[in-house]
Amino acid sequence: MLGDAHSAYDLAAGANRKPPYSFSCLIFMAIEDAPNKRLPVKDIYGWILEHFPYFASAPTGWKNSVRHNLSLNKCFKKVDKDRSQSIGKGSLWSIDPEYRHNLIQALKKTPYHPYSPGLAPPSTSPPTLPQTFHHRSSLGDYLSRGQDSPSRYSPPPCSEDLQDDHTYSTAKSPSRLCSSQVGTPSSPLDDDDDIIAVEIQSDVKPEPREIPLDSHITTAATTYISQQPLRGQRRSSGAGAGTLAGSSLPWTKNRARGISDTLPLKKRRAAAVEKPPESDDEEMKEAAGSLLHLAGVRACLNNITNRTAKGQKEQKEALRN
DNA sequence: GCAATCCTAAACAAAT
DNA sequence: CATTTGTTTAGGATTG
Repeated sequence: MLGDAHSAYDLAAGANRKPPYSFSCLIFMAIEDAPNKRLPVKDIYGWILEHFPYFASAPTGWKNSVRHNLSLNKCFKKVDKDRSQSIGKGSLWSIDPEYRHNLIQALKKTPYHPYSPGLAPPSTSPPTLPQTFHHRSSLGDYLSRGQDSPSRYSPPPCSEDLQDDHTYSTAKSPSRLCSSQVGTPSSPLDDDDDIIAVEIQSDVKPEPREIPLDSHITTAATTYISQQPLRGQRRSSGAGAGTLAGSSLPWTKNRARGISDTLPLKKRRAAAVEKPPESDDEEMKEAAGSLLHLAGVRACLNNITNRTAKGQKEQKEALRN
């Protein structure tokens, strides 16, 4: 689905530009783009390389950063691979459903995402920023109905921004919703996603976020590509706009300290991996997600087809003239 | 100037 | 043994 993004990227001559996405976003997109929603590190590299040729010529340090992000970002979860399927070293990485919306949010906040301030939806409005505000206000609405302080917009616990990465600041925002951290199915963030769900008229409450995701991701990458980044936006729109790499955020692995934090990190991690990757419920979610994904792929392919066909036609006409 | 966020580099261990 | 993968720490750059 993102294949078009790649070509568009090349066409846009942006291949050598550093993507405005944080590594977290890139990883997220890569994993989401995978049929099973899980990828080995190697494939994540591959996906990034394929869609963002910039990294092909970039120093290899970016791979380190990718791994670094996978390790530190709570949004990413290691999944035990079937012993039957030997994919080489390492394990598969997936998106932790618990933090998935955070990533989505992060993505939405990227400069080149249709919902982001700096980027307008491809077709409709001009490159201003209404969309974002729309989004924000929606958030605000949600918050006002769901929280105590309706008056001011306070970023949803984990959604605040995309920082995801490291670790560093440990107890930074202790109170910040870490409550939602563990399994609070209906955390504020979910609402945010509901916003999206509403847009797509999804009535499947339990897993409304599945749908938007693919389209968001696709749109994001595609949009970015076609919009020619100006780089340096890293944090252009406020803290973490567009990047999730943070660490201090609630969903950052190391930062969130809990009871189990007393355990050696390795053991904690092991425990996390040990637990069955998916419960039945999650399998259902995944199945739903896959279907939605397919739907998204199809829609995307249609768009691509139409677009390319249209483009070629236009090109021919241009040549003729 | 400080805090927060993100990126990069590097060291190291474990797995393959 | 070499390479890859995963974890952790440290420091720099940028922004509010």
